[in-house]
Amino acid sequence: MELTLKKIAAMLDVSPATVSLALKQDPRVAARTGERVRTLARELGYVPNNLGRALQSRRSGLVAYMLADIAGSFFNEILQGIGEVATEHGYGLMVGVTRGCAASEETQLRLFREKRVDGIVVSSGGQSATRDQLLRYEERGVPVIVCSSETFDARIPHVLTDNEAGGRLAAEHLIGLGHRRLAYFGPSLAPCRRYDGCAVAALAHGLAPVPRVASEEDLARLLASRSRPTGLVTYADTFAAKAKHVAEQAGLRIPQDLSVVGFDNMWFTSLPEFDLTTVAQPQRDIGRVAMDMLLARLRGQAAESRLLAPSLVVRGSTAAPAGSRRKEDRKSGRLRGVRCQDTRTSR
Amino acid sequence: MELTLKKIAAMLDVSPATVSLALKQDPRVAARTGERVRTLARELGYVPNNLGRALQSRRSGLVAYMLADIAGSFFNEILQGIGEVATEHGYGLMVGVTRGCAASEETQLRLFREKRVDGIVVSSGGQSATRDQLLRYEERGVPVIVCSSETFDARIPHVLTDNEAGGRLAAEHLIGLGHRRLAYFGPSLAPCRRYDGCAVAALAHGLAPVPRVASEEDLARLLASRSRPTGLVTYADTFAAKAKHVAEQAGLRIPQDLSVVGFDNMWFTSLPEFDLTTVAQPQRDIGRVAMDMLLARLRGQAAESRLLAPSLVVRGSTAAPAGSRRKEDRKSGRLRGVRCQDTRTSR
DNA sequence: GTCCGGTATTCAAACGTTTTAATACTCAGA
DNA sequence: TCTGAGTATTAAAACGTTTGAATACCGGAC
Repeated sequence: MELTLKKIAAMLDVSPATVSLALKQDPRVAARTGERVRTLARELGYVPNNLGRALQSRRSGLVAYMLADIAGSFFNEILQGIGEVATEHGYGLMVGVTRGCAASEETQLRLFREKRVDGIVVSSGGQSATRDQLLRYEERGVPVIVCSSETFDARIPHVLTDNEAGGRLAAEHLIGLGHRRLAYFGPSLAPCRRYDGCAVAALAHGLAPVPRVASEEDLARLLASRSRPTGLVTYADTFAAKAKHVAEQAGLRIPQDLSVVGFDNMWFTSLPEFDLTTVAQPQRDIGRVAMDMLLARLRGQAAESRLLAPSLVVRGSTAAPAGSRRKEDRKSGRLRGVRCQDTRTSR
Repeated sequence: MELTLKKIAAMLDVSPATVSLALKQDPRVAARTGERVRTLARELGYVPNNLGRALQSRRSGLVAYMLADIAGSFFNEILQGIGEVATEHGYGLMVGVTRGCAASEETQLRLFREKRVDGIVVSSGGQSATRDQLLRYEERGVPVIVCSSETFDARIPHVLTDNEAGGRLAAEHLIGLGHRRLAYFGPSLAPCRRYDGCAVAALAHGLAPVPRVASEEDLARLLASRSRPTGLVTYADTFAAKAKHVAEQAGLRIPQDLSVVGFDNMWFTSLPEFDLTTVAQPQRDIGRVAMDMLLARLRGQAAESRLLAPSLVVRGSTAAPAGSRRKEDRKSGRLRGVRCQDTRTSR
């Protein structure tokens, strides 16, 4: 039924070995024979059966990407990057969508193992059971790359956005506009590189320490205080959106009374209602780099962990603070959207 | 190195055949032997090598999903639905991210063929070359399901949202609120089921024909006209966002002067800045149903094309029209968010 | 006629499973 | 002791490919 190498061999009255060699241009087969084989294969639309090949070569030609089923397009774009590179190199891409829980992660890893994937990129790997599993994969010779998350073992390289640089970028943008009182709004008060970057920048420019809030109530309180900040850095665009709301409830206008910087450059931030200055992560590149690293390891090379630089997308939610005498030049000098790399398509 | 069935056989001093049969609980092997085999296999963490199995059974245990690399989380959620069901049935899921062009679609299909996927779900399949390819897959016995797109051949079943019902839902919501003059804003004037549904509802309730615009200019003109609509149905949330902007530019308030209904229930619509009433598509279910259909076909059964019902998410962008005497009861009767199924998590 | 060196091709085993048909064993009954 | 009927196990082939070793062929030199 299906066209196989053997059948081609039979048609041309040569051995399967000859066909196999001819198809991979092995110099051992005579030029004339090789040509004959390749022509027929092309005409008949022969596609080698990877199952046979894989069985023999111990390489399935599949790589896997495990991600959690989180709404939003963030991992989607990473997936695209991974997919592009995988395809360019002839690898098939399996995905395992987990619910972020150890059980479904285990199910996926088991499936990957059954299918004998050659390597794994993982974005969903919080659970410690999962981590053990992944280390076991490494030991078995299946390389793993952690993507968009800190790694948990020195043997496993990772790639993600340089979050500290992102925080710094946001803070420095505000500082450059003349702001002297910054604050930070994020999901929790736990250690956070984005906040660290922000704090470092403030320190470097001689500003007061940057206060940090983790709830809308605390944010409202902060914005109502005498020494309220004029510039707000947030952990994510979603927090920036919340902050905008809180600020407006408090009668503050954006950007006149408060400049707000988001993080992630999510789709909605470019809508006129938000027009949000934000730190963009290079999702697609993260995916591409992750896959590049995986390919390197599949070739037997080592792969270094990497941090990728974020970039600032300047929009209308940031401006010089109200009372600022200086820096008006700055403001007009740095055009809106200057560093913008808005090349999204909408659905 | 890797643990194989043969090695287990050797350890227990039985034949590979016995082990194979024992592992699949075949009644032919003695209960005692079977138990011995299964115990050892479990202890050693044996995972069968799918490559060998697939080669023998002519079933790779892989299905593929081909989607275009469109921003937004729409296909992402479909992917999740597909992934869930695939995993539940032990299938591995390959994805092929295309750029929507025939060339990359062909590349992906070729890769799928190499890996010998058992079936394919496709959301990206506009190109006619791709369509030919897909028909060829069908002929070769690899079933195809078209997902979230009209099908192009009677042999290939498809599943998507009932767009006409969606349009009807939106229009009837507005009509129920007391609106008598509706309009529709979409990407083009080409035939469109969402518009059809809207038009049908208007007709059924004795309203005037629903005018239709496809550009912001035309929309602005329409909103400035004497007989301007009080209710606007849009093709997608993105158009609703544009419409909101256009309306506000024209000095119209939402919802007092203009009620707007979106389509898709994208993430940003729930933000207070938009608070958009919208028609939600059941993306996840679309994915699940698509995979269910594929599984049915893999079992040799036929699969019927299906339309899935959308649902209305009522938020603050719709209200009774300004001059409406009647229906005030209606308005308060139908609470905000009544039919809402907002269970999103944010990243 | 034999032997050589080289080139072109093929053999055969292997990869890890599945499965059909065959074999070995055991116990009853005659 | 033989037959027959189960029951439990196994041998062997097959799936489609790869690959190192072996073979076949050929023209020329001795």
